[in-house]
Amino acid sequence: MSYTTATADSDDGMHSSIHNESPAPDSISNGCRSRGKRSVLKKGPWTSTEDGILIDYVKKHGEGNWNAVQKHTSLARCGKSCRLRWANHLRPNLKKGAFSQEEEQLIVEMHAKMGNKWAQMAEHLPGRTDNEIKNYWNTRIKRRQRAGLPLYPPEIYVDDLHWSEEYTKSNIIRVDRRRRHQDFLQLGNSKDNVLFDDLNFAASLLPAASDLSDLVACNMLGTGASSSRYESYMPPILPSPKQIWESGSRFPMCSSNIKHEFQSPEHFQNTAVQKNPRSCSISPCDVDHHPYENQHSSHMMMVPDSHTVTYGMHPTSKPLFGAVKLELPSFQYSETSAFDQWKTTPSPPHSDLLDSVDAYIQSPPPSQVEESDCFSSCDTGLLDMLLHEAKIKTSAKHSLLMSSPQKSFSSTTCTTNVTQNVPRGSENLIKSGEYEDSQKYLGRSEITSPSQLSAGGFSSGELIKVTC
DNA sequence: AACTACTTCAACCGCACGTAC
DNA sequence: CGTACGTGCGGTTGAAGTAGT
Repeated sequence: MSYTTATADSDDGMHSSIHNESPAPDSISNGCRSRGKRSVLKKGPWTSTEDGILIDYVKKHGEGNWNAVQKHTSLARCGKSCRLRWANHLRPNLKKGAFSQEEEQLIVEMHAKMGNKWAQMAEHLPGRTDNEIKNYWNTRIKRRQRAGLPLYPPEIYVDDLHWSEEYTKSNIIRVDRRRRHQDFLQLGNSKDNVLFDDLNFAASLLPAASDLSDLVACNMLGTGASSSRYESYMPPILPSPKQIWESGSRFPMCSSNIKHEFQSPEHFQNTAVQKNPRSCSISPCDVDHHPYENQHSSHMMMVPDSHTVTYGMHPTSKPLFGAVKLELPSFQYSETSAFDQWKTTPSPPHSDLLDSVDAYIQSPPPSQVEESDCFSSCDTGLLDMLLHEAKIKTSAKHSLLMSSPQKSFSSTTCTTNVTQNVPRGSENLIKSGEYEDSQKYLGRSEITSPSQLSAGGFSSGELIKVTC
């Protein structure tokens, strides 16, 4: 980064730097348009003098029109930089210091609902900025990752839902992208209402839809995924159309509707997906395929950047039932390539699941990475996922006894390992005493044995939540 | 005290969106 | 309708600070 070049030009002795790549007037440089009299824009840490200038400017002219700052003042900062400095540090009523417990809990709850919608979260935390929240979250991820804990504590699932309902009821949303921070709690209409339209719409169709977030959250335990720095993508676990259709008797709340409307899993899949190709949320994966075993990460559930699990019903790219992306999407896999891969790549035998997972962990991400704003067609089914989770957990217990650090997975880790990338460092997260501790975080989504799954011995109520 | 490793956080970047012309 | 501009957002980076050895 160019701003790292520290010089002593600062008027108050602080480090600062000059961005000397003088762009031509009206050219775009690093996202800042440098126009008019000044073409050299300062970068790097702000000095108190600069702060004073900016504060004076805002007092006189108000917020906004940030590009005019450099025209009307001696400040050699681009508009974006001014805006950021004001919003994050200079504006009044900013809270500084550590987050309170209440704030932390709210952040966790909101993140469970929204994903990385830092700005929206900031609206619910007066005095806090999106940047602060983002930094807090990233730090939290690392802390919990080190501790071998899931991102979301168990209590979040209940509170989360409660919060969601209140959030929906109050309809507190981002009203206007242009609005100022002090307008936080303003109510109103905007296109963003689609988020709640989605929720309501889904809820109307799916009586237990609101509970889906519960299960989604339950399945977002642990950390994983590797990205440049913070890693961890935690997609919700969703069943394939075939699974939904076939799961009929176990899902009384919705299966009757599904089975009534669709004559076959294929029909269900095709119809549901084709109704809305872009949402393509129902995975066409077949339960006979075990994508987790693909060693090229193709099994990773694709829930790109806060996009919605729509079940092919309602096209939107807003979060719907829960946070779909929990952390930095440094690699998002091509849903098509991934799906194609596990359609064409023969699955290795089940026998060495941990090896498979290990191989997966060590596999580089696919070279082809592309954005997708629909739920991946390579979504692994819930049953698949749980089955493998159970297997892995069973194997992990065994591995722990075998004292093989490289193959020791916490149940938490296992939960995510099978659905996403896992940083190499997390392989050793669990130690003997931590296993039980991590177990409790599995909460209601925990399946204790593969046979329990295959026999359908789990609570139907839980699965209703998933499928509906 | 010196060095290293790790963490935190301010500030950058690219992109997307809305509006004005 | 297309373009330029202003703004906001989410992701990323690296200097500074801190802890450990």
